[in-house]
Amino acid sequence: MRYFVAVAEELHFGRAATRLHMSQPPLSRAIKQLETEVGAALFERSSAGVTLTAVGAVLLDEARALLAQADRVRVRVAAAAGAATLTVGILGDSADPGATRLARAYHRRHPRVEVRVRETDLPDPTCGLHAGLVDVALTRGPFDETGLSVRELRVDPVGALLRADDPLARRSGLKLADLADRRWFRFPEGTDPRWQAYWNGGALRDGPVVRAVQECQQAVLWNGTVGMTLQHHEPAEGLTVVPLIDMPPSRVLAAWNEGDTNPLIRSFVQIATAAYREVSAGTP
Amino acid sequence: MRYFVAVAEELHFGRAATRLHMSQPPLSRAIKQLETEVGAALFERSSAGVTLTAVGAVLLDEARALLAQADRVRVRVAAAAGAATLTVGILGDSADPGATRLARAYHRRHPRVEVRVRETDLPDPTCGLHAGLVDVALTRGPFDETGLSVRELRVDPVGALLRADDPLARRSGLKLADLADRRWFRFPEGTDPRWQAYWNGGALRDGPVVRAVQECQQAVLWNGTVGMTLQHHEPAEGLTVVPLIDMPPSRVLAAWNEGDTNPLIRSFVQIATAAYREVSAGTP
DNA sequence: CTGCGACGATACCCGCACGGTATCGGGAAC
DNA sequence: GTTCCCGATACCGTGCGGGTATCGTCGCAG
Repeated sequence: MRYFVAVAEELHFGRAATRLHMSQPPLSRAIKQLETEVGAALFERSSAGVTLTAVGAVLLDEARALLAQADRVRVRVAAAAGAATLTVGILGDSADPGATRLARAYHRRHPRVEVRVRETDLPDPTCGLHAGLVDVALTRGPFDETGLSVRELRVDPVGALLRADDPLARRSGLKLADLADRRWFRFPEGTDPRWQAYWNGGALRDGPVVRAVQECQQAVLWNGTVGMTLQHHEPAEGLTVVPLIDMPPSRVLAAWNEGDTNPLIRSFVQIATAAYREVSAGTP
Repeated sequence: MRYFVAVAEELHFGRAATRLHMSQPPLSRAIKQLETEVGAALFERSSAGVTLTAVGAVLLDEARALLAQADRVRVRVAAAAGAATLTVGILGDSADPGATRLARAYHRRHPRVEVRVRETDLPDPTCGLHAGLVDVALTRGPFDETGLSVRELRVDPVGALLRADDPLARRSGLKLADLADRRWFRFPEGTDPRWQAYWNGGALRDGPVVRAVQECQQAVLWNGTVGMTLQHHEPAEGLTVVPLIDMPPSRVLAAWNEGDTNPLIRSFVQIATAAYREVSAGTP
């Protein structure tokens, strides 16, 4: 129905397809499918352009009414669902395009749900899930997942953050072994052991303690240490990122307490999956 | 929506599933999916039974209105499409359960379309498609398909029709070679060569000429000849069917003139496919 | 208290329908 | 005649809706 209305309003398959955020061939096919279900042609295709047939005009009328009715359903149900609150934990560096898209989509779907955001420092990957401080976490692995359910949203390759004047900075790729004798920045004690091990390159290292992205960059810049970062992070002036070819990529995750049946959480995860897929479809 | 209304009215997942002609697990899953989209529980499941929540009650109201609206669309569009005629050619022996189901479904979908049926004798497999006498044929292969489009609806294994007192009648399976020296009934001259070759077991034979199923049986009964038939045909008194293990099965087909864009034909083929699939799903 | 039956949920599998890219075909314009 | 525009077609991969088998839980009977 949405497809049909779009084509009927644009009278042009290509434009209608872009309006629907899809490509033209499946749209043509969908319209043809609708025409065989109806049992009559809905459009007149000629070289001069596309025009509605009589049957098409009737259907356009009805289709608009149907879509309006469907919208009304959404509104009424959202109103009936009433106000609610969802607390989302977000890891410090997660203000990426997926998250912004997710926020918009979630508010469109559940206008009356208040989303409370609780940001956490880098060293707390579960954002207080275990403690019940948040309902769902938008975070980055790895961490201890016992008692949690997890959905992967994206994977990011990681790299080493080096000073631009470092002898290794001009290499196109590094292995962990190349950095074995370096000083690394590290996270404070008491954080998740798997997280610690991953971001320290698999070893217990010695170096300045950091809590946030900014501190990482300063640590590298001032002390000439080494740190793990994401390959797509734009490094600060005077720093470079070199791909680490033997590190498993970092996973962006949605996580929630296993067995939590709150539908708002499931909905959040679902919308998050769609949002991140869309942005990654834009840059494959 | 239909699923939700069914469960809301039955207040019982199993019964709702049977009413929807489906099994219970996918229904449960669909409802759960709907609940996450809405962001709230729609049913209260307890050991005492299933009850609607407040949100569910609102949605039930809206869902009924939406479904009613959708029905109205169908009615209005069918009315706008106006009267039309579709001529269907049917091969003599095709009064099978799939065809009756097809007829009902087609009339439900296109109430104002008059379906004219043109039955043909066995020896005319295309039912006058080439001559333009019919729009679409419900028939049985094989035949010359040049200029035609074809959709397979079912495959039927074939067998040899023998007198019950024939020495070969008690075998569990036969090859064509076992029948090489027999007299066969045959179809009149001038019919499709591929059809002729197939139903004569791949050879030009000598025997009485038949035009209809009844004649086949009489020919076998009186003359002790041999004939090809479908394994699931119930043979007349005194006759047996023995499977032919080296014959390719016979295909039941919908056929129409290639390039005929009449949507009613496409719709017919589509409904036919669904109808035959349903009956074969009943007896796998 | 223990076995059993009823019922919704879960796990797993499969076919297909939908959305994508690449390409075709035909008519119009220059 | 060549080129461009635009809808149709061909083909491919994947996610979802359908299926079967099985589980977990609760109520009930013996």
